[in-house]
This record gives sequence, C-alpha cells and structure tokens, in this order.
Amino acid sequence: MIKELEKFEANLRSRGLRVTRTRELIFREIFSRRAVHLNAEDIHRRLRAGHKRVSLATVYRTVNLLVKSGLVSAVDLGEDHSHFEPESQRPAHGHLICLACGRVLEFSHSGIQEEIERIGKEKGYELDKFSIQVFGFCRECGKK
Amino acid sequence: MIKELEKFEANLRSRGLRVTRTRELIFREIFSRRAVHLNAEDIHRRLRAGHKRVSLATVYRTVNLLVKSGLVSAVDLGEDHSHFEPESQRPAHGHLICLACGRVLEFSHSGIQEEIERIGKEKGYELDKFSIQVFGFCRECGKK
DNA sequence: TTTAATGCAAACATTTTGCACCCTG
DNA sequence: CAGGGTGCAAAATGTTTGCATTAAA
Repeated sequence: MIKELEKFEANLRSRGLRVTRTRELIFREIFSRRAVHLNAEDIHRRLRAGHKRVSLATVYRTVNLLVKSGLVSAVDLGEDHSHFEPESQRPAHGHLICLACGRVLEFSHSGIQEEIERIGKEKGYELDKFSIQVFGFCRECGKK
Repeated sequence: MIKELEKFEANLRSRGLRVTRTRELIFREIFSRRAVHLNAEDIHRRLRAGHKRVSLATVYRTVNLLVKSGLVSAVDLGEDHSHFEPESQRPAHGHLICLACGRVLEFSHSGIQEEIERIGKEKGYELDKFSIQVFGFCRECGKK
C-alpha cells in the first residue's frame, strides 16, 4: 500500500501536480484494509469520522485523479453512484451483488476474460476493459 | 411487436392500471425497428419529432412500468443515464461499446452465462440477472 | 512568491415527485 | 364520475465547476 502511495505521488509529480496532505488522506481511505467499494460519500464520511475536514468536492476531484492514474477503478454496482476500489495487481474480477442486503462478493473471471477476448477479436474491436455485474440473492437472503 | 404490445396492455389491466394512448406511443418508440438503446431523452425527442407531445416525466414513468413488466430492460452503457431496449425473446447478450465513437455492438454470451451460473452456485447465490459491458475501439476507430 | 489545491456554493445532468387538471373505464 | 394518468415545475441525487482563499514547491 505504501508502494501504491509512492506510485500515486510519482504520478502526480510527473504531471506537474502537487502532493498534498488532503490527497494522501483520500488515498489512504480508499486503500485502507477495511475499505471495500466505498463511494464518494463513504470516503467523505470516514474522513470526517477521523476528524479530517475535507470537502466532498475534493473527494471527487481526487478519486478522478486516482482513476486517471490507473491506481483506482470506479466500479458500477447497479446503484446510481460509483464505488471505488484499489486497482492493485490482483486479478481482474466481477461483482456478485445481493438484491436484498446489498452485500458484494468478488469473483475472479479468467475464463470469462478469454471468452471476451475471443469475441472482441471476432468483432474487430481492440479491447480496453470490461465489467460484469451479477445480481441475485446471497445465501442468507435466499433462505427467507 | 404487436404481440408485445398486447402483453403490455394485459399487464397493465392485470394490475388495475390504464391503457392510454401516451403509454402506447412510448411503447412503440422503444419497440420500433429503428430504435436501438434509446435513453429517455431520445424517446422524448423522437416523439416530439413525430409531433406527439408527451412530457419527459411521463416517459420516465412509462419506461419504469415497462421495466417492471419485464418487457423492457434498462441497460448501462457506461454513460450517466440508462438506455432501454425490448427484452423480447432473443437470447441474452452483452454490449461492446466503442470508447471513441460510442457505437454499440451486441454479442451473445451463452458460454459466459454458463460460467456465471457455475460461479453463482459455488458462492451460494440464487441468480437473478447479470450484465456485461466491454469497452474498446471498433474497427474504424482503432485504425486511427 | 508563483501557481496549483481547496472549500464553498452554485451549476449540472438525470430522474423522481407533488399537485392541479384531464381522461379512461 | 371516480380514480388513475399527465404536464409542469420543483425536488432529489450524484457529480462538476467558478471563484476567492490557502498552501505546496
């Protein structure tokens, strides 16, 4: 995670942008071990809970920087706002979302990735990225 | 398409709702052969172009009814609004979206569907639906 | 000390909703 | 003619932006 932070700072410097305390705070929130799929409001709330005063506008500006830098990805969980997760080096994955409780499980999809690459080639597309959302009822919610 | 319209009307009646001219107009726009992935504004604009005065609010209310009835699905093409397409009986499909020109190609994903069902079972989820968005550059845009 | 970063409030884009009036059944 | 449907404007929601002030380098 420290390594990721250094990458972010290097990325900022290489673009002539500044390394600020506020940006580091937001970075740390997204990369914190307890964080999972936070949205902008979540990040803002958690910072305030830690007595760090950062405006929501700056949270948005910073997550946009992080997404551009490739260190964070914006994920769509079927809600009307984005969620953010560290891009890191772990394998690409899809999200399994419970329609009842909202719980989100990740699953790796290497098999699917191959199939998508095959389809892309067939259609003449130069692929960039893809995302998969699967909706259903988790074990607990399904019982009821 | 007439069959689908009858289903919609039956669905309305079975729920104690009314079959109105406005609802039929919106239905026909979404199901028209030339229509592909229209968003609410598109539907509204096309109706006005055909000299049918319908408010945007009613377009939203009606697409919501159609989605609830299962006859239309709301699809996410990575923009900040939903697009609507007839659910119909054709096989489920994903969308291949060009990052340069926005062109959308559909692809069938029966192989992927099996893989997702396997994953759902493994995680104890009772599956409902899933969606896949693939982003890249189409043949024309990729050349440049 | 220069110029980017930030906070605040206003602007934006999409979608929903309250209410008075209209029309279907 | 009762109760749902519609248009309109306002509200709600998530996100971006203009501007004056603060702070990094």
